[in-house]
Amino acid sequence: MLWYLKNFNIFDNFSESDLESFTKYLRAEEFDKGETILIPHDSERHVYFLMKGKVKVFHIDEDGREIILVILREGEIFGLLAVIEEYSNPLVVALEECLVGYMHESDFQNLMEEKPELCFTIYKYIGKRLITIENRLDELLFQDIPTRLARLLLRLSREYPRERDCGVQIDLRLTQQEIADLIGASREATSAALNPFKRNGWLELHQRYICLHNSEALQELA
DNA sequence: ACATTAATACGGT
DNA sequence: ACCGTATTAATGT
Repeated sequence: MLWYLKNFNIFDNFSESDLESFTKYLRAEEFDKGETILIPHDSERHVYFLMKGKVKVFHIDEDGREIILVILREGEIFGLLAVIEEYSNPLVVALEECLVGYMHESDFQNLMEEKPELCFTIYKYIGKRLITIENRLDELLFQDIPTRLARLLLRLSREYPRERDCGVQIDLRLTQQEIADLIGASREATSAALNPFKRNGWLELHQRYICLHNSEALQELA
């Protein structure tokens, strides 16, 4: 447990004993791909620590479409905004096998009171998340679908790179539906935008992992 | 919406 | 564990 916590940037300037006290309140649970980790209005409020794996955080609109806010990986935190009553929490679903640590919101609050640096760290962390979502907002509103797709792929290849001899592979096994949910497009439009990229040899799919062969061309489009 | 293809689950060995 | 096949999921148009 302690070993996992050391991977959290948030705890960079925390001592071993600080983390030790942290683990006292922390429980862990494993989730399979596709399992729901957090549903909105969960009566038991917790703060979640993603120790292993990747999750998608999303809302479902009135027509049942998913809108993915962000994909998180090991070392990231979620469920923090559950403290705000008015906020309708998003859903969190595992994209692959995950190990998730969690603690009661009240315990987390106590820890923040004991360690004011933690408050500041969390404040910065939430601010960063807000900025990334704000940045994506104007993109979604003003760009066409191929541009949005190109930008998404470039961003994901930067955030989740896996180097291969043929190019940079995005280390996420997303379906076209999930890609569509990330760029606010229909699945069909996403497929139609993706295929020209493939035909031009800008990217390739190996076992559903997207591998960028020509980032420059995508860059130009974006 | 439908036809095609890819991925997974299942059962037998 | 491996293979072939049935079933389901993802994709292309």
